[in-house]
Amino acid sequence: MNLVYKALSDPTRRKILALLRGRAMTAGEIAKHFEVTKPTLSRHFAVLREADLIHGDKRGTVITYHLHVTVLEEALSSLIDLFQMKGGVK
Amino acid sequence: MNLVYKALSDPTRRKILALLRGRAMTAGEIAKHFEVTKPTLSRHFAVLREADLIHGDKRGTVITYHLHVTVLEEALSSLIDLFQMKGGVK
DNA sequence: CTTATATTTAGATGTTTGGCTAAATATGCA
DNA sequence: TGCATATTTAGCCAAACATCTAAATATAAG
Repeated sequence: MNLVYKALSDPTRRKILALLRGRAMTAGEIAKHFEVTKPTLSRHFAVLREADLIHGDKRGTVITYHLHVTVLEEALSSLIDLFQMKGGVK
Repeated sequence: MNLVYKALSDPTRRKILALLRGRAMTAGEIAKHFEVTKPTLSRHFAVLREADLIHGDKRGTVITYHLHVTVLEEALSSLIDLFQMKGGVK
């Protein structure tokens, strides 16, 4: 679980996840939303993959990334538990 | 807000916050729950203070730390918004 | 005034992180 | 086969991080 929280601590990665929440996107599509280089983004994808927050689906030369919604939900849920916000957070 | 997420990314700091959720505690009391040295914990307190997640109340030689519940709640709430988990998380 | 206690500050060290450029890999297409 | 495209890997660097020990600070208590 720590990998997930570490992954969430970077603003670029949070934005990637937010984009993927809308729909799955290719690495190139995602890149258009950022100013950092593609290798840098590729590293962020790797961090998110290691945290099991996304997975990439390779088709030809293109990799489409998908968000693992339940992993994200469970991570937030765990935080809410940890901090005893028992009604949940609206 | 980024400071808050960075602060939450360390397990020691998450545990400190969880302890303070139960009740306010002095630096020394908190230290009993960890194996790291007091200077190390003091650094963690500073990070949490900079994120406005806690504040310390000095009385004599003792500093009692208090959790800022609403700051924590708002941070989680923002995450939930960002990821469009519109029902909230239970 | 001296000593004991609680906590922080200073300074050092090793590791991790986020960024870059250049090169490698894999695939599709003429 | 040869070229263009999409993406990652390799290698580097500077800044940030988590930790430690030793020293400083502040206060209380005899």
